[in-house]
Amino acid sequence: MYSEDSTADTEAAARIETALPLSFMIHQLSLKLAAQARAVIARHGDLTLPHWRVIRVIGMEAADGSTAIRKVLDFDKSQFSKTVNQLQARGLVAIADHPTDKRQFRLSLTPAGRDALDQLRPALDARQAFLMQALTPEEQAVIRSALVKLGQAAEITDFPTGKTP
Amino acid sequence: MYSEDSTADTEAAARIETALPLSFMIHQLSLKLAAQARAVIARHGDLTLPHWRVIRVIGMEAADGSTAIRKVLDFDKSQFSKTVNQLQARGLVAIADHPTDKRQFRLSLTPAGRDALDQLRPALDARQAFLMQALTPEEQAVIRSALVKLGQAAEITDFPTGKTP
DNA sequence: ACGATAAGGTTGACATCTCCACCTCATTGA
DNA sequence: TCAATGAGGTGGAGATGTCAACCTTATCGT
Repeated sequence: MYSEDSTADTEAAARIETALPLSFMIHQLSLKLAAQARAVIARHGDLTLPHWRVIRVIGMEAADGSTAIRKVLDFDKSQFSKTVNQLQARGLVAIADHPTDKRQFRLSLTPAGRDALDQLRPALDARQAFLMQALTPEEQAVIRSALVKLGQAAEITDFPTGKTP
Repeated sequence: MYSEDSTADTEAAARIETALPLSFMIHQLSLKLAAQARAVIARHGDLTLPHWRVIRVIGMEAADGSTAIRKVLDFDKSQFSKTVNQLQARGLVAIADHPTDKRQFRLSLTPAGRDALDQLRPALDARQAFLMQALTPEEQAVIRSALVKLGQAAEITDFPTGKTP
């Protein structure tokens, strides 16, 4: 049996990777993490990735307004609407009227939804710990603030450049 | 005029965000960076984001085998196939036989492809510089290695956990 | 040599994400 | 009070990403 990859191409890829822009690296990391999360979820339950994300945040019980939850996840409002309605149809999430804003809802987990969360959370928390463990203490200390700063910088579309029309 | 967001929900979102798993943060950052890149590309050309990524790497001229380029980008081979064929149809990329492997191709930019690259690269390089500038020197020093390590950790699907069946 | 195994590419089905138009409700300011 | 503006949610179209089946070609072990 030969190696997992054809070595020459993989080496060439590794060489180039060190010169790639940060945005490429983050995109690729995001794809890998999504694939890993799907693999874990598939082993311990049958949720899709966006379903899991929504349930995870509702389960934190730090907010219940639909808008607050949607903004935490940075979901597109269209996709969020569809995902939440699918979760309601599957009986995992309950939708109630919002006390002060008639446009939005209050979201909460049904008992079945909490079961799904409890079933998946240990594995995904272990994964989270595993990811952090892969970093040095110094990297662990700065990674979150770095990602937050990049997120803020990513929201600016007219940054300093000599060519913006 | 009132503020950009309804403040209460946004504040709640910000409060929760600090407790989100790393994988959520990276996913959201990736979405924001993609949106920013699309905005910049739309101002300076008419490529799609995957088209741009492929052209950017071919233009580095560090490799020309289709497999090497595909692995650098970590594209799914299906998506890569479709994207490259679209680029060829638009006359931006040339496809030639690979010298030693009849399964793959050699990829290169046509003059039109190089024009597209030259037209977009200044703006996107400026963006890259802007992103790095948002980080402290310490963060700049460790961010790449941290992302690489996370990428490696993300490729492992059976990490230590007490519940894997 | 030669069969077994696996990589590379293509295709089609499907999931996820983005964008736009539309409607309702909330907030602002005159 | 009320018109203007903007936020929240829905639905649909299209882009992007994922996955599985298939064929061809390359590599491995015998």
